[in-house]
Amino acid sequence: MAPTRQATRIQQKNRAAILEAALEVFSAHGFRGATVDQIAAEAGLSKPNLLYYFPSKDAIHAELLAGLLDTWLDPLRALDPQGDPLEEVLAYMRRKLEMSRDFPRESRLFANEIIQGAPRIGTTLGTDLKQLVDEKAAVIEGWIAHGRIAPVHPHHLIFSIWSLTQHYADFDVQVRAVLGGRDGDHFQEAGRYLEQLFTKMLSA
Amino acid sequence: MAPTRQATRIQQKNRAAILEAALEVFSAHGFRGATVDQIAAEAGLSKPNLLYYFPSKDAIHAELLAGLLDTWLDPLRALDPQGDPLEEVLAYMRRKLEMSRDFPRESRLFANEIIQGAPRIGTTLGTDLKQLVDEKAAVIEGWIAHGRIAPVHPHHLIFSIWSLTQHYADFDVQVRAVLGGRDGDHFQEAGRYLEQLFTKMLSA
DNA sequence: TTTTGTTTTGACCAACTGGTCAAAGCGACG
DNA sequence: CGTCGCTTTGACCAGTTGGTCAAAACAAAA
Repeated sequence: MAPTRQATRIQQKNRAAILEAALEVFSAHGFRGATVDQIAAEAGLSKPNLLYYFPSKDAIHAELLAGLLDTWLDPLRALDPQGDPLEEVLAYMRRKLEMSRDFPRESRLFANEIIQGAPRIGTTLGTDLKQLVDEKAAVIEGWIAHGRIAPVHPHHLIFSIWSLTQHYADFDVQVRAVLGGRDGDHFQEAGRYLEQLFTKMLSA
Repeated sequence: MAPTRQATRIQQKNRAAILEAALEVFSAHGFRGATVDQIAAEAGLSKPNLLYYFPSKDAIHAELLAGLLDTWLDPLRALDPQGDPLEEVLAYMRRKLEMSRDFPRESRLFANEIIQGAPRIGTTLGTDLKQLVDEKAAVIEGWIAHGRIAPVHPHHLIFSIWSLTQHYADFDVQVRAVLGGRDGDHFQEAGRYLEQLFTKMLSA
């Protein structure tokens, strides 16, 4: 097989624009709710032109998900078995909360996919994700066994970090609606609250 | 205006079947991803027959959401200012977790709606929901002021109950994939974990 | 300027979707 | 039995959607 030909500058630029536009549209309307026309318009291209760079709507979605899954799990990978247990968990929580603040569209893209039964990344969940989580859960169990943090169910601890942090991205409208008018940075408040929560949970 | 004529038994049965089928389909695929044909098939009716009972796809969805929002907030309404603070919060959490276990489709229906920006119930969130939450947040603040539970941000406390419990319905596939193989009832484990979490959070 | 490969587009298509409608079927009651 | 109102359906329609294709526009090299 010949070496993959180097993509031209135009190709790089347009592919990037398409993925950016697709993220915007897919995260806001879900896979089925998004139309190729919408994505093309958002990317500043015509529909046939977009389909010149990607073979199908599915392919764009797949590439987005695949590319994102890695980034999404980086914070968990960074959980260091050698570090201070409480501080490691808190740092993980903080990174996840920052991602909810800085990349809400990515969070919603995943949320949409998972809520609808993960039809496109289901298998990855049971293999890659499960493996990583099991590994880190073992680390946490080690900390517990050595009495360095309070005994808690490690898997559910991880679930709770996911749900609490992603909530602020995925359910943003609701959070805003409920806190509406009230001043203060929601994410800063949330950070303080979660810090308090996990500190108490893991101490003593 | 003449009194609304009593619905026949057939009408009651079919309308109920349609709403049940619509809940199934909408919660699994989102509004846009669901088709009228799919709902009709699930309800055991032809498409024109379904449209004899409801004027449009939108109308079915709207009726589902409206009917559900009430039920969904009942557990929060039941939070009793006169009760024991910790026990009241724990009871609320338990009720919400039970709803995630027993009515996951309802949970996902809402999740789909909110993630996509709550285009159909946005206003209700800013009025009814906000009012209820503010009211209960005030109750919690009262408890804190009297030193009956630890000082925490009441709104975020409520958010955390929502996110932690609904996670087990909305992200069910993910939870299953990660815990896969592992034996034990996920919801029972989750219940113990959350009990521990909120007890620690609100004590001392 | 010509040539060659890349990029863009207008026109088009088949499948699907939400929704309509007139006619047929059905059930209960006089 | 016959009638009348409720229920069901097949045929149909217009708009949308994902995707194709041949031809045109363009860019860069020769």
